[in-house]
Amino acid sequence: MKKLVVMEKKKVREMKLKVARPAPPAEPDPKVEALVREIIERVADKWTMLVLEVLEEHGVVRFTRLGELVGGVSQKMLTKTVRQMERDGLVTRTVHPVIPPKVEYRLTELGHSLSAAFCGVWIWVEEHGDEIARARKAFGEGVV
Amino acid sequence: MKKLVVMEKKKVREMKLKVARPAPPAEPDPKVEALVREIIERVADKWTMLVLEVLEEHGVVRFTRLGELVGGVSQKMLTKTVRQMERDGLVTRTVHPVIPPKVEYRLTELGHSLSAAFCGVWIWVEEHGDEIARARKAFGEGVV
DNA sequence: ATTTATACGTACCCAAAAGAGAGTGAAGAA
DNA sequence: TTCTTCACTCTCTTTTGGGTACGTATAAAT
Repeated sequence: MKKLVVMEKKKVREMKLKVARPAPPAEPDPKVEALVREIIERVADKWTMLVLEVLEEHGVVRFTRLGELVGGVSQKMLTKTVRQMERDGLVTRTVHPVIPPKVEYRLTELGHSLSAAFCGVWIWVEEHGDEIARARKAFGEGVV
Repeated sequence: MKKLVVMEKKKVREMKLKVARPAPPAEPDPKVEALVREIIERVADKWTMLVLEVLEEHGVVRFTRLGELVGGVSQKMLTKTVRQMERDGLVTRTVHPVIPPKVEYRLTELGHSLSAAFCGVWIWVEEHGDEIARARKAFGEGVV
């Protein structure tokens, strides 16, 4: 237990860092802040954004077709994403009890409104995408 | 090589799936589509969004302070995020060669414009956050 | 003179998440 | 009878993320 004595000061420094970290006095209401944070972490996800976009554009879509339209998504992640979105009230999931199974997804009102909120981001990407491409070239694109 | 004959039909089915998957005939231009996709994957990241927001709100911020304001981010992820953003031309990184090191981050014009594009999302979250909370309760909140 | 605190990282290790691919089940077609 | 379809689910491997430690080099404190 002598080691503990030796590292006492280092420990103290680390502990101060840890204590200081979780106190961001940015917004007045910490409850709202936490909720906003949680939802941002949920919706700021590439699969969620892409699914939202596909459903906005195509209306009612079945599982496999949804995967094709999104492109490059594994079934596992697609399932997880739409389940989360269903839970959050962004999509409805309609199961038709037929034998090749048939499950249809569509946006709720809430989902449509979120899609509209993301509209600005899509426009920004289309307008400024080439600027990012140029910035990367200028930066020296060796590192990925 | 006899095995190949045995699994012929399964293989064919898999190959059809694989071929069908990467052909989403959504937008007319596949080059634009690919670029948009790549940038969406880059900016639809929670740390990027949060860093963007903090810099928009606070202007010039140093590394450690940025971590505090973002909250809950590891140094590794913060470094990675700001490096990516620098590479994409969203932030500038100014290193002052003093001895307790001093590195300042600030948004570029491009960064400000992206922040503005995300504004709609932030507003949406503030307006509809409680609806998501209610949807989760209604769904049966056992599963996380 | 020695020790310490500081600011911004990098390096390493382990846990968690994501991706790949095969398996499942039940009706209907070939 | 065998095969096909759809929407998953399960398992295995790879990638990513978080935590901790370490490295500077000077100014300040002791």
